[in-house]
Amino acid sequence: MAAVSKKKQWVDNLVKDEIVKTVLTLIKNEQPVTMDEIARQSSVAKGTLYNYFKNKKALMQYVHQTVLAPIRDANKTIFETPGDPIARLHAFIDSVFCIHEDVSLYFQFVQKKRTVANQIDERFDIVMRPLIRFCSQGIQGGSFIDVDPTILAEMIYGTVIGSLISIQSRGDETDKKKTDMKKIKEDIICLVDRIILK
Amino acid sequence: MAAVSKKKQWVDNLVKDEIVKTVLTLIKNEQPVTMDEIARQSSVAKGTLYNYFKNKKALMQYVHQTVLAPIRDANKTIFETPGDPIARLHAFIDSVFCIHEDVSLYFQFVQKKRTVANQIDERFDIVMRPLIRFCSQGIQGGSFIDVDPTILAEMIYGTVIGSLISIQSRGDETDKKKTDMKKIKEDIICLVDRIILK
Amino acid sequence: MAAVSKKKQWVDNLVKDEIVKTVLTLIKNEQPVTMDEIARQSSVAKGTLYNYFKNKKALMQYVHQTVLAPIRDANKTIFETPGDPIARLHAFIDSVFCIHEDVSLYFQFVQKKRTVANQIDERFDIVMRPLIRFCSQGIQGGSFIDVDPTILAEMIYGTVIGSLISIQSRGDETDKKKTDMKKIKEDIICLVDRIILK
Amino acid sequence: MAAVSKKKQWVDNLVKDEIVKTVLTLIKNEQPVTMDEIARQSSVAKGTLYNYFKNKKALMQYVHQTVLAPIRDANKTIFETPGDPIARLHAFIDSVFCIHEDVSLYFQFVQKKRTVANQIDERFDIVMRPLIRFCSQGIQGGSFIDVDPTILAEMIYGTVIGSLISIQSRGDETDKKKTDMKKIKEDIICLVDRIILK
DNA sequence: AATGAATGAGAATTCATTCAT
DNA sequence: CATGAATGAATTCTCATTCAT
Repeated sequence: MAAVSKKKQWVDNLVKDEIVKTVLTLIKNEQPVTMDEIARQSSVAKGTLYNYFKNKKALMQYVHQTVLAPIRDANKTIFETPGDPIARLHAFIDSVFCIHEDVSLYFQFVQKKRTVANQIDERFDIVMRPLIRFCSQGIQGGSFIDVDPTILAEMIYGTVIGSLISIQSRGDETDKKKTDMKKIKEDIICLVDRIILK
Repeated sequence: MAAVSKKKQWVDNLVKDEIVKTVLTLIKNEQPVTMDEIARQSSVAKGTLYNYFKNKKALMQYVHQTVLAPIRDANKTIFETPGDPIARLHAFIDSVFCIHEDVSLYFQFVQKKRTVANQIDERFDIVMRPLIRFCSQGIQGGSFIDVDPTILAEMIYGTVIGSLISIQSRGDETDKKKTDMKKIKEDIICLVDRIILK
Repeated sequence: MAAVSKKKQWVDNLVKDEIVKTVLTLIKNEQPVTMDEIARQSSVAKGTLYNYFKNKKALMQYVHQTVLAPIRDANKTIFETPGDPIARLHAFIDSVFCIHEDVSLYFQFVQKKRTVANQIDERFDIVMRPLIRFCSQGIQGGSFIDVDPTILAEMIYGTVIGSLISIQSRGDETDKKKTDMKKIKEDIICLVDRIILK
Repeated sequence: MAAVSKKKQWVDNLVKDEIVKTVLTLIKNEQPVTMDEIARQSSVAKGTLYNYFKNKKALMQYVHQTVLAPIRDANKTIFETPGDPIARLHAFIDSVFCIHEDVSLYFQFVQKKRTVANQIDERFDIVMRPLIRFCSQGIQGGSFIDVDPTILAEMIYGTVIGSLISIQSRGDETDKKKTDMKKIKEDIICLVDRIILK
């Protein structure tokens, strides 16, 4: 019984993943995201989609959550475990660079059908809220410069994530990008350290 | 003839303004932005909309341009006229604070129906491109710290505009906001100066 | 202005009548009553139906009301105006025979998509409720035999309307029907008088 | 082999009965009667339904027949065995009162999903056809008044069954109902006798 | 020019039926 | 035999666009 359920679960996720992939592809290619097209490109029947998701809204929410999960998890770990503020800040920058393809994908996703209103809410929940709290702690602990923690957080966000997205979409040749990335990361860390440390 | 044309132009703009207002209201109220509804709330016939705009896309673009114009203009003046980099940077921050209601409106607008993809493109055209060029000049002129100008620009954008939007939506009482704003602006300027100046 | 509104109203009703006719035809021919088919046979576009009716349910309700109106009106007049009970009872039988084509059409309509539950409710509202009240008055006035008024009313309903529908669907040749009808009506009146009068 | 077949038959009927029960429950609760739901509430797999019934239509017909069988049988016995017409008429009334819960169930069933067209056909097959034939015999035998036998039958049907259903749904308190029923039955018999006997 | 009724392509959703396991 | 995931035809509804008045 448990084995059957396990297997079913496994296939279930396989199909759902395929659907997520299809939706992201459609979004990337600027094709309209219709149930017909999702079904066609996922090689399932339209009706099958409704065996996996109650309706289109539920499907799209699943896609959204799936894309966001890794980002949310990474930040949670970094910001909600104790330790040296500076080390954790650097860990945050590291993590952003590690998942920068996900971040890109995420933005390419959110860039389309979802509205900016939602994006701002999510940006807040996923990144800003923990980042602001983290800054507050750093300021109280005396490690960070004493300004409004929201401003500090926004500055970090802009410097790290903003830069990354900007550079992602500069569309350099892939070879060059890799070597650039190292330099860019160093620049960013240098800049952040310079601002934040007393 | 010229007079007639003038008058026509004048009425034309009056109607178009009414349409823009209607669209923004619809967006703000989270109502669906259909041609039917635009016509109804603008007290024009649906067919009339097509005398003013080729199709819905053209109408929406007009709305968009109308909202963005003041922001674009402000930035153009600041970044494309010569002068002391530091003074101009402060002017930019001033300008953002001056039009922060427009920025808010703009974001309330873009936050809804328009997609982030567009927002990023526009952010780039309207703010980032001139800001990056401005940073490059500052670096070359020796006034600014020598890092990737894109990163520098992102940092400024995040610190100034990101903070402003964040704080806007913190929803403090209006009275308190005004006095806060002064303090916040000072924090921001202090921070930006500290980072950017050699 | 009033004239325009009048004309619009007139065309409006013309179209709606056409739609009602189409629906009844579809029902009679045992064809599925889909919006596509209603539109096709009414020679309007599918979308046009939605200019006249909010959705399919509203359309079907309109059809229903249209068919029922004459029956409801006839009964109202007869049962809600004072006068000799026996004369009014005969008037009711007359009216049923007069509109028996409508009654037939109504039943041919209701026989299909609508459920019997609804039919019973409507039968009650339109015919039974006034008929029961009428019987109560007749009993109290001493004109009618003293039994449960509901039973009396059911008996009348069965004898008059039941018979009519039964005979309608016996499917005799039309010529013969007419002469029959006279005889049948006489039989019915005779029977009802015999039972009901003290 | 015969034993196996017997057992199979037995299980078969058990399952079918469960399905009938489920369908009636769905109908009573005004839930949509889909194969999915029938399967779920009967604790059988959807595919299994198709081992018992060729398709949905066959399934629904089986349900229908199952519900109708007792009513049909009762009438058959009464109307198709010889004997005194008046005694048999009273036996019919008795039988209707005995199975009035079944009649109710039947109507609660037919009242919902099934269409009136079907109801009328069945009413005809199960009750009216034998009743009309019975009336003809009564008239020819000189026991009953000489009018159109169809009218006579409709009158009896209306008086007996119509009244019963009407009263069923009057929704009195259960205690009172029982005593009422006796009085009502007497009223009905009195009325029917009065009409029908010469 | 202004009007708004008509249009119909396109989207979401339902559900009876099939079939591989 | 039992299972239930997959199927896709059929259906309802939306909305940008056209065009006769």
